[in-house]
Amino acid sequence: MSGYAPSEAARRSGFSLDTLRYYEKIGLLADVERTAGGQRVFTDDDLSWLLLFRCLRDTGMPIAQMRRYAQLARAGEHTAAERHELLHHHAARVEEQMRLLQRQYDHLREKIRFYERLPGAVRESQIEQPTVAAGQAAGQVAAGQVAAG
Amino acid sequence: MSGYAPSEAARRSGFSLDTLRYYEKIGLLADVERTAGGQRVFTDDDLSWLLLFRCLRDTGMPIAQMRRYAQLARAGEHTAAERHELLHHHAARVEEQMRLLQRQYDHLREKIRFYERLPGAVRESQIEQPTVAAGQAAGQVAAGQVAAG
DNA sequence: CTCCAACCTGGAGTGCGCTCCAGGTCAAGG
DNA sequence: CCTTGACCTGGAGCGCACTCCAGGTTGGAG
Repeated sequence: MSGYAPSEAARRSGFSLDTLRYYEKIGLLADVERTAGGQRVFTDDDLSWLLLFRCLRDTGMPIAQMRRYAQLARAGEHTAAERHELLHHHAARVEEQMRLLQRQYDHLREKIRFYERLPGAVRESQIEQPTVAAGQAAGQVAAGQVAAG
Repeated sequence: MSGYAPSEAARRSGFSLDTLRYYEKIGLLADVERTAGGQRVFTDDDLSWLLLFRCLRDTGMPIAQMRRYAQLARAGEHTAAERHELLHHHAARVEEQMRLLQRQYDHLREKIRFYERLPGAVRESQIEQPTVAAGQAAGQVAAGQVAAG
């Protein structure tokens, strides 16, 4: 099952057509095959690269680094150690990112609870988010809530 | 304990001085107090706003939305419902973001395992990351690993 | 009083990652 | 053959969130 039209590759990877062309132009994706008429044909290989790029982008890797990775991979087997290292470091950054995101998410949820404890807040919140213990709309504003309401 | 110098506010919030000025300029932070000579003095209130902005930025909220939130808050108590809604929707987006990040992190870890199973990969990986079951450097390349090495 | 680091302003510039455009070409259905 | 929608190229433009700059002012230590 090889040979995807540009639109199909875009659909499967989640990148736009322009982005696919851009990635090729800057040397992320090398040597994409063409039809006699010059239109791109993406292989399964290209697709697996795109899925990797999708992963790396979604986890915040800058394009310059993805490019380095791709160039190492093309340079041959002997760069495996460096590629491993690159991914390994990236994973560490992602872990840090996840921790930060979790922390700030908790902060956010606390802020939201402040609104849910506000008198008069018993409306759609009850409908849209019935998870958090419903039924206490006490008129007590959380202490320590200075401003930034 | 009120009245922080700009540099102190920057340190505590994690924003640069330029960013603090920028946030004031675009109307995120309103009416920051000044000394007679015109230098900014940040209050505890300002600080708690900044920490909220830090939270929202770290979780990917665009500045335009933070601005809307801040303007609602300044408009008075009667906007509490809308502010709640705004944060609530944002929280949902953050949850989605966390799920995606986790998924792609898993993908990344699988990729890394591919390198760790490569023969000859028994080096620093053993030292830097002793967590994942050490001791299997079998010479078997994972099946299905087409390219994007 | 002097010094100098920290601060001020308005406005221009930057880096990233696309995204859009004009003006053509290709290829499959009818 | 003709049409039409998907595709091609090079290059300009964009949106975001800052970041930097020049040229001047402030204010606390010595």
